[in-house]
Amino acid sequence: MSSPKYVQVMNYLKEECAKKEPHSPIASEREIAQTLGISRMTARHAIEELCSQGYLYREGNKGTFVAQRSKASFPTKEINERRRLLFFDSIYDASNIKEALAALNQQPHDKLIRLVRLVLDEDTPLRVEEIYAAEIDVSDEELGKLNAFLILEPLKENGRVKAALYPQMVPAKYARLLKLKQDMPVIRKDEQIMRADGRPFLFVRTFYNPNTQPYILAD
Amino acid sequence: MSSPKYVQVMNYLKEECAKKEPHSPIASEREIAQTLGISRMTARHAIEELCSQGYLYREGNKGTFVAQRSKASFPTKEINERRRLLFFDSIYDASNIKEALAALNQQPHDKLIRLVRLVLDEDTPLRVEEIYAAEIDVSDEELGKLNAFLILEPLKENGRVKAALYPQMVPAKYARLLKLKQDMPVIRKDEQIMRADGRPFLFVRTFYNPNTQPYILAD
DNA sequence: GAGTGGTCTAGACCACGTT
DNA sequence: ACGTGGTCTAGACCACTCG
Repeated sequence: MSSPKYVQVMNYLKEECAKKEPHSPIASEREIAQTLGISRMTARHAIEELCSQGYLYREGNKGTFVAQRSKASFPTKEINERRRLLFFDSIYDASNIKEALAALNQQPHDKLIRLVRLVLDEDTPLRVEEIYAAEIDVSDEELGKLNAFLILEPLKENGRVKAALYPQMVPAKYARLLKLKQDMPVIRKDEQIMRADGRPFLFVRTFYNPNTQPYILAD
Repeated sequence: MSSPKYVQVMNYLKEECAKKEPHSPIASEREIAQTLGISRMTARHAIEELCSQGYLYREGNKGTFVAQRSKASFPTKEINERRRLLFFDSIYDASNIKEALAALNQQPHDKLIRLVRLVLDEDTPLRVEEIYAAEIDVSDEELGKLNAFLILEPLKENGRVKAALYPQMVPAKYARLLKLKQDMPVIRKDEQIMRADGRPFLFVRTFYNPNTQPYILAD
């Protein structure tokens, strides 16, 4: 029913952090354990998590400290994403999208499913996403999710992702959709999404609108 | 002298993985502990690390399995990076690089140190890096490292990084260096490197040569 | 019911930094 | 000498899955 102790300790420590100045020490593992009446390993588990999330940092054999959570220097704003399906079809000859075939571990004439959608913030186009999957590797349930304007983030958290970025001129077919002139440079991302067990799952090609929020790299 | 047990166990398990097919189960935590004569928590620690590194994956209460380490679909090749310093100077008026000032938490007329270098693979230019630091925040030792063709990777591992990517035409001043025509689109990366405690440390602006290896995102 | 991973305990020893 | 984090042990209970 209730969350594990170490999660509760994490929440407690987050609050403690918020009260303290950056770079000030927090209580030692042993103190925390004693204060909260838990074992040292449980306190330690909570601290480890918060370190990897950037709330705290450790320093040798000196102690654990509150990290300075500095703001990013590039502009970020609130975005309310909306997805508009452009089309959803099957491809019997995907030889002109050989990156998709390779990423999905398919042969030239294997059937692919393709979903193309425009992601908007209000009326501002943010990006175009082309999502490919090998029909043979996708369950009906997964297909339903794809069909229902799937949000990719949870899938990425379970599995693993490999991606490469390329600069290029906006493709003619997407220029109007992204409200861009023909000679605008954009970033294209080719992304391979694997399941937790490592089997290929999706190939996603994204074209970003450079006039909106920049492409931000995770920490 | 010798490495911790859990690291030795990690190496042992990596070898075991290599012998097995993807998706085949490995021994349970208890079995490993008994086989190697260690406690279960130590075996567990090793397994956790290997999961987070993508060698193994866990499945509910069923067991732990060998992950399929699939190849990337985009081209990667061996690269031998070489750095050539272009210049190294101080900037007294950095108002035209306001992203650097903001990232380093400095005021308009604070003094910045700038290091510009070209990174090559043999004779192929890979990218241009502009590295900025606030003079006041950088120790002499760090300055020495910067001067000595600093490799940024270890610094990033200690600290935390925030970065944003922008598509743009190659800047005129770098076109010849990167062996590009004037109208080539490139990816620009603006990167904020923080120390482990969160204080800003470096601002790095990179222009990538699109004709070489693509920009690859970490897992 | 047997086995699995997930959590938790109450101890222990070590290397290292500060005082 | 003392306190810190880093490692390690030998147990324990739980919820869950599978045969």
